[in-house]
Amino acid sequence: MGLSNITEIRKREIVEAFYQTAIKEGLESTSIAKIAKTLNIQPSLIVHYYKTKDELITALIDHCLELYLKIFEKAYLTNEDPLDMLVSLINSMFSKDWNDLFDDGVYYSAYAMVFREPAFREKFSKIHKELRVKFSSLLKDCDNTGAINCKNPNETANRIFFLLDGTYFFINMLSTQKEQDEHLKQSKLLSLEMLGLKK
Amino acid sequence: MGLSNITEIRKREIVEAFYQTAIKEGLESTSIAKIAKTLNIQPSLIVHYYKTKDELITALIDHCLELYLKIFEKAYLTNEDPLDMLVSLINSMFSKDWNDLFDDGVYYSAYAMVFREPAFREKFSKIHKELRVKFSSLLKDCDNTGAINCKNPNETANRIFFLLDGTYFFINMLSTQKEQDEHLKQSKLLSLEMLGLKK
DNA sequence: CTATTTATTGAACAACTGTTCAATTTATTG
DNA sequence: CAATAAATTGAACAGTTGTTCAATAAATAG
Repeated sequence: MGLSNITEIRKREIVEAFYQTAIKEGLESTSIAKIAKTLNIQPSLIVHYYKTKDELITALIDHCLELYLKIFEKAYLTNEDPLDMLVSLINSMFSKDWNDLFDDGVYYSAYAMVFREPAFREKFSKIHKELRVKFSSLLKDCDNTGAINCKNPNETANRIFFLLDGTYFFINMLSTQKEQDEHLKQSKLLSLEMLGLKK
Repeated sequence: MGLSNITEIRKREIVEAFYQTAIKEGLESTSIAKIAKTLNIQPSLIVHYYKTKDELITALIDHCLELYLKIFEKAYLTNEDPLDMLVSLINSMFSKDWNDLFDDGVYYSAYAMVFREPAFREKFSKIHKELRVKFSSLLKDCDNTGAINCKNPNETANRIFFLLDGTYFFINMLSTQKEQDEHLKQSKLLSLEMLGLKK
């Protein structure tokens, strides 16, 4: 029955091109035509796979989540003990690893869209929550083994993520790399303190 | 010699219309034509006052700073003692007063532009810094009167603003008003704790 | 080989983009 | 009133926007 189904591959290719173009041009000024040019295809082919531009943006936010989840996987795969996983994860989160995962400009543009389009808000919050829940479940594991004392894992996870959000918004307002590194270090310490892991 | 100089009034009017249109349509998709329509004037008149769209955006960021500075003025005018000023300011910052001052969507869109256009980064960081410096100087006053013990006012001001940035980014990812209010309350307490003002 | 289905093209659409510029209106000054 | 200078208009520019649609190319199934 017709061509082999390469739909999913193409869709992925388009989202990736969307992301790459958005890094250079900005999310809101990345047009379907520009994405098409990046891939050397016709704009109508993109519309064939994503009926509207909003569908395309939604797919990009999903793409973003996948990238962040990889950091969790990495911490899980390279460690056996829950506490080691947690420490490894905190180290990743408060470091360039995390910040370089997804382009800042694209990320904050997508976040800004949340205030105009309820569908985007839902999508974006869902991602944010999924990461918090995953973190919370790791905290619970650590509490069970007695590695940390955490009565309310959900609450604690929220606090860590609020520090994380603040950190990355804030450091981009600092002018020197040295100031940025110093602040990143300080907020990591604050997180470890909150978890009762200060050395 | 010619018409009376209403240049400044018109420029202000245009920026205000830009802001109002951006709230509804989004910052990046607010065109000169749309602003003109809001004011019932010709697009070319806007270009007459702001040669490029970038100039217009820069003016909008300045407009934003003015609004935030008003909260400081208010705290200064309604109090005499530095400590009262500080407490009043913290209360404003971690409340709807602060959040409602400038539209979130427009604010984060402007922030996102920072990563593509160095001129915007400079402008935006300058505003952010100006607020921190103002806050820092109030901390110094409080330290001088002995109301608080603050060895490094700049450092402390930075930490409070980092909490503030995190708070407002984070609460928009929470789904219920109750959760949002609770987090706002918690981060205000954390700030007061940092200042040694926990009751 | 043929029929079917999907992938892809290419042209077209009206609407909108940021800018430019000459012409006109308006108010103030001498 | 006449001269001047700024405020404002209105038309035009080439390029881009998101979408639509019929035509064509390509691959697979019977």
